[in-house]
Amino acid sequence: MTQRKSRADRRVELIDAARRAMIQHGAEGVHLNQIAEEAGLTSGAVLYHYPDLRDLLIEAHHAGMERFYEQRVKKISGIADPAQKLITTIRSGLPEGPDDAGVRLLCELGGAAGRNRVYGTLLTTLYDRQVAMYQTILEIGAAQGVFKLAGDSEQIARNLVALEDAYGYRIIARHHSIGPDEAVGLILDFARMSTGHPLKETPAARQKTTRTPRPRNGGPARGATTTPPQQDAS
Amino acid sequence: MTQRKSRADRRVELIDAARRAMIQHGAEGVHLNQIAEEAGLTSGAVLYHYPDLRDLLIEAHHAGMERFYEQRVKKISGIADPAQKLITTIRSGLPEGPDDAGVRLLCELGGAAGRNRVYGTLLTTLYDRQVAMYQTILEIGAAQGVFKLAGDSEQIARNLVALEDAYGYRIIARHHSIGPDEAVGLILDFARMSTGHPLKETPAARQKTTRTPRPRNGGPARGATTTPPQQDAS
DNA sequence: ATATTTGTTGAATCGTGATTCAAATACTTA
DNA sequence: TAAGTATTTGAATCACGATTCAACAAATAT
Repeated sequence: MTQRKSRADRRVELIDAARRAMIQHGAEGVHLNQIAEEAGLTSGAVLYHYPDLRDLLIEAHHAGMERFYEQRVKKISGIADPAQKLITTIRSGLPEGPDDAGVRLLCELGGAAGRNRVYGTLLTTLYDRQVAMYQTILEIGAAQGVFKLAGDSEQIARNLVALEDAYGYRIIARHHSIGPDEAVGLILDFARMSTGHPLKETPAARQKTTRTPRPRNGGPARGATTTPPQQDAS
Repeated sequence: MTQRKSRADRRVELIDAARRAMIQHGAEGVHLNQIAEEAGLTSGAVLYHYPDLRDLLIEAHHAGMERFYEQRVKKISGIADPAQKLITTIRSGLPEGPDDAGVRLLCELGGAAGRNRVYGTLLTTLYDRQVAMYQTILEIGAAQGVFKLAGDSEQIARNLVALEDAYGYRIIARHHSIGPDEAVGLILDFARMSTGHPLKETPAARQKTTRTPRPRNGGPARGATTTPPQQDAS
């Protein structure tokens, strides 16, 4: 039998297993068994902790967003210069590549949000928080005289987050000529116009990209996370 | 027995039925029976025309994009003034509201594009076409001296489409304070900076919003297209 | 130690959707 | 009109995922 775990521990594990399973099979296409396998358990055990699967999925999405947001906050926490802070923030909002797990999950949600109110709210809330984050950076920069905002800070912040989101989708969809670097460049073009600041990317800023050395999911080895396990009906 | 149709006619009908079914149940969550019902047929008949469901779904997505793109082109076809053309184009790229069928379908695809190469390509191609469309408008405007572009036309065009896309998602997700009008406003803020043109929205431009009087799907009456038929597991 | 609670399994059951196909029906052609 | 072909149905079958639950094992309490 698989190592027994306390209720709380197991729930945390399950949330992460669900997160991984959804990334592979789609937010709406995941099956209970896939989540169970990812957690190294049987479907019965999963049901024991989450009698209603939807609750688990929602918690998993919630956790994914929280993780995504916290990572961004953490990454800019030590930066004082508003310009560097802005640049770093922009990069941290984009996927590292087409297989970036965090952003993949968020993209999964986009479509479902139109049909599922909970998901819509979740996504909307994240958007608003990100806008607030940018707005703060912009306001501080303006207060320090570093930025000369070309408009309302909220308006600029909203557009910044919107651009991030959209390029995230492009990168995930494997656009041939838009990768993380190109996306940063495009968003920076807008940021320069909006702040009146040259926003030069320092080599250091690029290093910051290192999100997590390797997702390294604890579950049993399945097919690669990339393309092979792809056949995906629909 | 349901009215017999020629092979070609039936295929067109099925593509549309699939489109409608996907909007209601998700691009990946649709079931054969739902498509059949939407078309007023039995599952067997659907399989007769499309032995592999995936082909039908891909064709349906393709058709949806084509329709979306053609509508946009058509809407700006008669407009001579670059500024009005730009404004109209921006509005035509946004959903009319959270239930806009065309955009809903596109949003559905966003998540799947990460797992399905065909969908990724489809979406990427649409993006590129839209960029080209904007680029043409920008270039013509610049050539006529109406616009003073603040950067490369492709860069501006890419950001315009990106903003459209992102706000489309926000509107579909029912953001409390971002509707079509607000989104147009935000995108126009960026467009003004990029073109150096005031881009005043004329009342006429707002009228153009009328996409199709009513989607009026030919199928049997199901639950309302809005929220009621929503329970949607995941 | 023993009893009790908690977490997990594995098999059985149930339900649903996909798939198949012979029969029936509607067109087309001769 | 008769023969032939194309389309659709409806029932049967198949496959698979969700759900249930008795038995079991691991932790905890007594």
